[in-house]
Amino acid sequence: MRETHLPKPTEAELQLLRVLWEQGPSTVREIHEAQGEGKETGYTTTLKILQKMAEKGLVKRDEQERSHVYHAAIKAEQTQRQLVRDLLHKAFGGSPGQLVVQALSEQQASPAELAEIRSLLDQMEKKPSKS
Amino acid sequence: MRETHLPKPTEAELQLLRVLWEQGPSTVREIHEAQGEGKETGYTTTLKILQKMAEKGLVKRDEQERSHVYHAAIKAEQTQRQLVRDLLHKAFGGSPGQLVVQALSEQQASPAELAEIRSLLDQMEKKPSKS
DNA sequence: ATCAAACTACGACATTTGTCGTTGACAATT
DNA sequence: AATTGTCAACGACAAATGTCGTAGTTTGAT
Repeated sequence: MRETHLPKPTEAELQLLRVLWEQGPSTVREIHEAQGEGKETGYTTTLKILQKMAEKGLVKRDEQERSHVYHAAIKAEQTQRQLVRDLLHKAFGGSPGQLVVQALSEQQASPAELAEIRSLLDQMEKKPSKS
Repeated sequence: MRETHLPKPTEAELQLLRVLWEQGPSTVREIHEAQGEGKETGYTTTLKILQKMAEKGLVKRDEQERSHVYHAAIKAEQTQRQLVRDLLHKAFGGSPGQLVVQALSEQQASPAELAEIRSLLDQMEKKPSKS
């Protein structure tokens, strides 16, 4: 896995990545229309951004078909962790406690999520080192 | 509280805000030198960014003295919450559970922080609606 | 065979961001 | 009074970002 040093996706790029994570490999048109809710942007804009993303390595594409098929080159969890780490250092001085507190007080989490967090806390207190 | 619609600070702006939160009201030179660790940038760069921030309302300044004194116009917690909310919607689809999980698994939290999070979880499960 | 539709590629453009250099005002020291 | 140093203001500039329009190519239908 040499995937580590991919650039941080911009806002527009992240939105397209989200479509790819949700729908799996898609053509430009599929991506463009899927993300169209509330987004008033031209088809070529989406295409251009995807091309840039391909250059950067954020997505890969299959050019076999006339309509190229794009797929995400990184998993959602990987990117999310990258973004969280970034925010952690840039705004919270590296200590995750306050970030977690803000996140939880910002938006009510579902009981299932609360339970998941709780079990994660248990894990962390038992074995301080993670994989 | 009419502070809500301030623009999201950029990366460089956030770094200056952090200095102001830490040191309190400061002159440009104080800010510039405080943040100098590892940052190789000119004095006028810092000045220019602060001027932009003043235009946007992110900081205010006292022009009484020859060396203007800047102070943050928003509290750290407010900005942090804004950034977390932003990340929540842009990368996690609005559900905080995964964000919390990523934050915790990214960086080991201190026992004190873990305890704080735990008590916050207790609060949230008792009263589902927050103030 | 031609024409229309769909698609990629490419360049143009406005905006924002971060970076300086220069200028002009003011102050303090000589 | 003249010089030196500090400061804010302003303009310039490169790079990145997001936005389209147009051109050229391929595919499908008439």
